[in-house]
Order: sequence, then structure tokens, then C-alpha cells
Amino acid sequence: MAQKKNIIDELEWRDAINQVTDEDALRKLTADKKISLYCGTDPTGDSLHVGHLIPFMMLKRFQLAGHHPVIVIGGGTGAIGDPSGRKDERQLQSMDQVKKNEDALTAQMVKLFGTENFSIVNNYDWLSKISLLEFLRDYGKLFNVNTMLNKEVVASRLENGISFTEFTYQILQSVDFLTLYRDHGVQLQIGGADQWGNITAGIDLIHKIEGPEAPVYGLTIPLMLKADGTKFGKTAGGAVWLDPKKTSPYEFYQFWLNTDDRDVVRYLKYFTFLDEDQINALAEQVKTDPGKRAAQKALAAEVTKFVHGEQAVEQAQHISDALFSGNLKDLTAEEIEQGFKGVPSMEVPNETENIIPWLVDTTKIEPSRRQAREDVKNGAIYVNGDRQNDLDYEIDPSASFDGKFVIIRRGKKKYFLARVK
RNA sequence: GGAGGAGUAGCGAAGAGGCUAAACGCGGCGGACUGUAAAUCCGCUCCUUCGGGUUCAUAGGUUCGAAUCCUAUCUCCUCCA
Repeated sequence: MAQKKNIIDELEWRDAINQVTDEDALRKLTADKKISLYCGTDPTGDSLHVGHLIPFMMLKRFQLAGHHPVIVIGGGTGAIGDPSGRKDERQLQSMDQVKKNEDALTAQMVKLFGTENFSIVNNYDWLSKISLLEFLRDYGKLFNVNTMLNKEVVASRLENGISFTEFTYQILQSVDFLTLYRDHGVQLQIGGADQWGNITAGIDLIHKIEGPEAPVYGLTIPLMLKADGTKFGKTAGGAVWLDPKKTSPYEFYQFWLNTDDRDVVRYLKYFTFLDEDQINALAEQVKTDPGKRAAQKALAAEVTKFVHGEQAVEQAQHISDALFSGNLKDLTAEEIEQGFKGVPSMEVPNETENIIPWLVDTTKIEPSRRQAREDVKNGAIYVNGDRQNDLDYEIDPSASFDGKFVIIRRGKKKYFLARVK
């Protein structure tokens, strides 16, 4: 079935391909043998986020089809800064920070790809060994400045200015591809749509050095846009991280669950390993019974499983049920910690207090007594899951959750967690 | 350097001596409906111990009474040099 398909056809069905350098040749190559392919990640942060999943899903599909993915951690290039997709110059990071980020990212990648039939390399290992004179003589000579200037990434920056440092980024990335081709037999580089210029620069370099017949290819992934035009991967709280300490599995699950109907099928194709039949069935349900959100639930479960594991999915579902049904009673302390990870929390003394000053002074949930009274009167305030509209209600922090927490909900889904001291 | 205009709540914008804690729109916050959606409808949107208190660039002044009139200061805009 789906798995029998050629990987390229499979990717096409999933709308996962933006541009390919030589589609027919690549289709034949991947059908005939197992290849090595790579994608680079610059260590600009201390955790991967859902944006990183875009190229990684692609690598994973190749891996599942028996090919060998290589991830290049840009310890070298990350020290320079990729101008792609940016309006202005990047702030250079300290080498120390780069190193820390590398370690954190490596650990996360191993979680996603395992250690079998997968490699992680760091371009610092080769880029740092090139001397300035070597760089200029061996590589600089092969790059035509006119060509470099014409790359969209550079051209778009010319008006506001671009430093020489960032200008040379495409040369470094080209050296990466060349090195991987020589030392690891890597024949394909993948990347986001904005990487096309950098990828083709690498192919050109290989062709110049290794001969025009060198079988190397490039493939880019379409830009992930949301139907409402905003950027994929951002929530009100910022980026959605893969590190469970930064974004809890519950929040992660919720991120996917909240996918717009118009985007969900596209995301199922791209971010899950469900096959064509399963996805078609879900797509049908989006049309016939959108309120059920079967597709969103499947998407959230699948992606959460891939990143955090089966158990995290069950927990996320349990927390979601409790929070959105308003029935908090059977949550465990651990689930509360997780479900309320991204929620404002505060410490409160274990003393009974009237609800109004408690909301305003003790917890700072409400900005003023006026507002607090209004919300209580309107039935906007829930204490431990129960609507509380009595202005004289006395909050007793020791009353529930073993006297550890008081959970306040304001409005439909705004939660606050008060930890009892 | 000269001439004019403008500064009002998170933003936009009315108000030109008392009826103004300040219309209206947006945004924000609630509620109803719903699919943890969209759209729609409704309420609230300076603080308060509900007596009142503090607001209309800032500081003074006139007046029984000022966002509204006067003076100075600051900031912004337009036109002329």
C-alpha cells in the first residue's frame, strides 16, 4: 500500500515537496538503492520546536523507507548566522551558548530518530579546521559573487544591508554538502523552501569540484502556512517546543488539537505516519461531522506520540478531558503540575479568605475589586471546577487536592493555579 | 528663525463653562450559543471600604462650578525661511 510506493511519490501525495532539482533521477535513485540524505539545523536555541519538525518529518519518512538520514548540527554555521528568512542581521551568539544548544538539540534528535541508521554530525568539526587562506583559495574561487548576490536570500537583504559574514553563509553550507558527499556519501539535501538557494549553491560546488555528473540532489519543503495567514508553530504563549520542560506534552497536544479545519488534513498528511486510507477517512469526517474533530484528535495524538510517546498522549487526553469538562476532581497532583505548566501560578498562604480580596490581593488574578465582583456575579469564576457566584464565598485552600492547590478558572478556559504554601 | 494647528481612557475619535467618569468605533474582559471553531447576540471596560475618590499633555490661574476660558512650559504636526 502506501509503504510500497516510491518515497518520492509518497511525498508528493503528502504535498511535502516544494521544489526538487531532478525529480525523475531522484525517483529512480531512491527506488534503486538506499541513499543518505541530510538536513542542517543551526543551534540557535536550546530546544527544537514544532518548526523543526517540518524537515525532520521528511527525514523520518526517508528513514522509515530504509534510507539513512544525517542531521548536521550547525556548530560552525550557527556561529555565523543564516540570513534566510530574516529581514535583518542576526545577533551573534557566544560560542559557549552554541555549544550548550548543540548538546540539548542532539539529545532531542536521538529521541526522534533513535541511533540505528541515523547520524548526527557537527559542521564545526570541519568548518573550524579551514584556514582563511584555504577558504579563499579552495572555495572562494569557485563562487561567483554575481550568482551569490542573485540568490533571493541575499537580494532581499541588499536594501537594508547584509554583513560579509552572513553573505558567506551559503559558501559554508555548500562546504557542508560537499564534505558530507565525500565523507558520508550523502546525495540529497533537504530543507525549507527558503533553503533552495543554499542547497543549489552546494550542488553547484560539488559539480565544480567532483564533476558535473556527481549524483547529488536537493529538495525543499513547502512553506507551512496556516489558513488564517499567520505563521505555523506559534501560539499566544510563543513557540511550541519539543522540550517537555518548556512546553508540556499537554500543551503540545492542545496545540495540534486546536488546528483549524482548513489546515487539519494538510497537517495529517505532513506530520503523521497515517496512511492514505486513514487520512482519507478522517478527511471525510471533517466534511460530514466537523464538530467531532476526529481529524484534530488523530493529529494531536499522532504527533504527540511521535515526540513524547504513547503514555504522554494518554495523559494529555486525560488532562484535556478534565479541564474542558470542568471536572477536575480526579486529576492527580502530577497531572495538575503538567496540565497547568503553562498556566499562571502563584503561591498562597493556607488561610481562609473572602473570594474578592483573595482574587485581587492574594493571587492577583483580578486587577481590581470592581472587576472581581463583576466576574463573580457573572459566573465567570470557577473554584476547583465549580462555578462560584457568591460574593461572600470564603476560599479555603486546604479544602481540595490534599490542600496542595486551588485551581481557579476565569471565563471559558483561562486557568490559574494557586499553590498552597 | 517666522506663521498656524493639535495633545481626551489601551487605540481611534466626539465633547467647546454645569445635564460629562466623559458619546461613538475598535480592541480587551465576561456571558449565551457552539466544536476547546467561526459567525452572531448580550453585558462590562478609572478606582472604591459604594459614602465617595482621582482623571481629559504638565504647572499655575479665572469662576459658585473647567476636558472646555486665561497664562506659562513640554511634545507633535503643517506651512514659510
